[in-house]
Parts: sequence; C-alpha cells; structure tokens
Amino acid sequence: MELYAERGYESTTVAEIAERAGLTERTFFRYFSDKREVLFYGSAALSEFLVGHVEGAPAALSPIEAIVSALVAAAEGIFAERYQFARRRQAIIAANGDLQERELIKLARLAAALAEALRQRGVAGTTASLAAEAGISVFKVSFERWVGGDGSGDQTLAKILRESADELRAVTAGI
Amino acid sequence: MELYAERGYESTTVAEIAERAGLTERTFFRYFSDKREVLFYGSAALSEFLVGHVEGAPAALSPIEAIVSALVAAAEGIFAERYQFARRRQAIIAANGDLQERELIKLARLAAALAEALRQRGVAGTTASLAAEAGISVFKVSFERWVGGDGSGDQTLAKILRESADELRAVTAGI
DNA sequence: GTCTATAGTGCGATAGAC
DNA sequence: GTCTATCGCACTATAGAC
Repeated sequence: MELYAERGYESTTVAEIAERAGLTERTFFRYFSDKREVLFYGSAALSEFLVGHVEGAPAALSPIEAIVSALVAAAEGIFAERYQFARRRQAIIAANGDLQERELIKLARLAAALAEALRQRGVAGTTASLAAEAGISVFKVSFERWVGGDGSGDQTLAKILRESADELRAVTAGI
Repeated sequence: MELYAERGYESTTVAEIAERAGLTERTFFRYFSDKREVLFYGSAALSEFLVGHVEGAPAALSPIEAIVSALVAAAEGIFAERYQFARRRQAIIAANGDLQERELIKLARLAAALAEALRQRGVAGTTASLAAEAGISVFKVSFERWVGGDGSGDQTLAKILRESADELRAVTAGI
C-alpha cells in the first residue's frame, strides 16, 4: 500500500514490493497470486464473517433482513475502526481500472457466497441470488458514500447502510 | 471467439488470433486494448441503447421503471435474436476469472451510466445509484437464468427480466 | 513495425524448523 | 528425517514505448 500510494499501482513493480519487504519476487508470488491480490488480503475473512452471520441469523429474519443485518454487523465489528485505512485503500483502487475489476469480482463472489448461505436456510434459488445481489448493491453504494465523505467519518457505515437499505426498498416499491 | 472456444482463453495467444484474422499482433492491439476486450466489442452499443431509452422514457415512469423498461427493450431488440451467440460467449467467460472481471466492470460502468441518466431526469444521487445497481442486479440474475437454460431459449429474456424485477420488489419489501 | 519491460509460471536447489 | 519456506533461474506472453 505504501508503494502503490507513493508512485501509483502501475508504476510500482513487484520487484520493488519484494525488495521493500525483504523478500524475492518469487516469494511474493507464493503468497499472492498476482500483483493486485496483495490489496485484497482481508476479503476471505470478511466473507466468512458475513456468511457466518447469515447462517446464525434468527430464523424469523427475512432473506434481505439477514443480509442487511450481517452487513451492519460487519460495519460495526470490522470497518468502524478502520476508517482511515479504508480511505487510503479505496483511493488506490479508484485510481486504477485493473484494481477496480478485482474489487468487483471479490464483491460478486461475496454475493454468491451469501446467496448460498441463504439457500442453506431454505430460501429459493432466484430469491437468494436477488437478495444477496441487492444487499451487495446496498453495500457498494454505502461504502462509497462512507469513504467519499469529508474524512471526518462522523457518519457511521452502519447508519449509512440502514438508510440505503431503506431507500432501496422505497426505490423498488415502484416496480 | 472460435479460438477461445476451441482451446480456451488462456491457452490462446494474441499471435494466434492475429494470424487467423490475417493481421499482425500489433494491429490487434490497435483495435483492442487487451486480449480480453475483443469479447466485449458490443458493450458500448448496449450502454448507448440503454441510456438512450432511459433518457427518452416517459416522465411518469419511476426511476426503477425507467431502468427495467430499458432492459426489457434491450432484451427484445438486441438479445432476442442472439441467443446462441450469447450462450457461446457466456460459456467462454464462465471458464475464466479474468474474463469475469472484465464482464463485471462493464456492468458496473453500465450501472454508472444509467445512474447518470437518471440524475439527468432529476433523480437524487443516491436514489439514482441504487435504482441503477438494482436494475443491473436484475439483469445479471436474469441473464444467467436465460443463458443457463436447456438451450431451447423458450423462456424469453424479457419475460425473465420482468419476473425477476417483480421478485426483487417482493424481496426488498421485507426490509 | 521494432524493441523491451514486466507479470507470472515451472522446476529445482537450499536452508531451517520440528 | 521429513516438511515447509525462500530463493535462483529460465522462459513465455502481454502490453506499451517509440
């Protein structure tokens, strides 16, 4: 992140990253399948966190409620104390198309994992996919608003998530 | 597409594509910014089609209705007569992660363009983003169901889109 | 059209941990 | 003595500079 922030993602070579880390290039590629992946280290943990919450959600919760409550839990338990980190990381990603692509596929895989967790709760296939995709849409829009703020971080991600979820309901009510 | 289908995306080189097309490698890269882009030739036209429909939609339509009706128009005007092509193309993309990433960023940019078209209609920023993202979610889920069918194509994409949009409304009503 | 930097892979050697 | 992490090196293809 230091190097990507200093000189940009594209003009940073893997050799430079490896050198600063005191390793060889070959070892970098042992840990990270490619040059982008190093920025997405925490995504597996986030996925497990969210899937666990959906699995453990009260049976009374509707599919979309299970998803949104998992997202809110992550906002409070994971993201709340990482505001500055999230802003720095997002600025790097926003500056490069390849990194945006990687971010999008991580979110898509997350949606797929959440849909599968819903199916385990007995939710029908298409319903599960739509609830998960809608939840990720809420997350994307909310996260952008959160890190795109003035830097004070006074609006919590959890609050923005709840507002956006409400607004999605209002928006789709018109179908 | 022939080469990617025959031997897979990864084990096809740009040199081979250029050779079959009777061109040099250098010329391939003049037309396509990278090896993946050649599979996404039509995406600009699709974006213009959808944005045009949203811009020209009756003022009475709600944001989400404007999006869904544009998608249905594309299903009928563009995709309906390209079912086998869509299936072949999607099979190639489904077999490779890099291609999936490119597909996702195309859809994300499409969502951004649709959101912007809604803002031109006077829709508030967050509402526009959520309506566009929700619309693209419906499209993704619907398109997968369409090309993932038994190959008969008896279910039209337009019909699946309408059903999925209805189901999204039902799903989000529970928020 | 020519040339070159860099990402990423395959394979084998080596060193250290337990 | 086995297992695992790092390293060294050769090699290819993409993609960009000129």
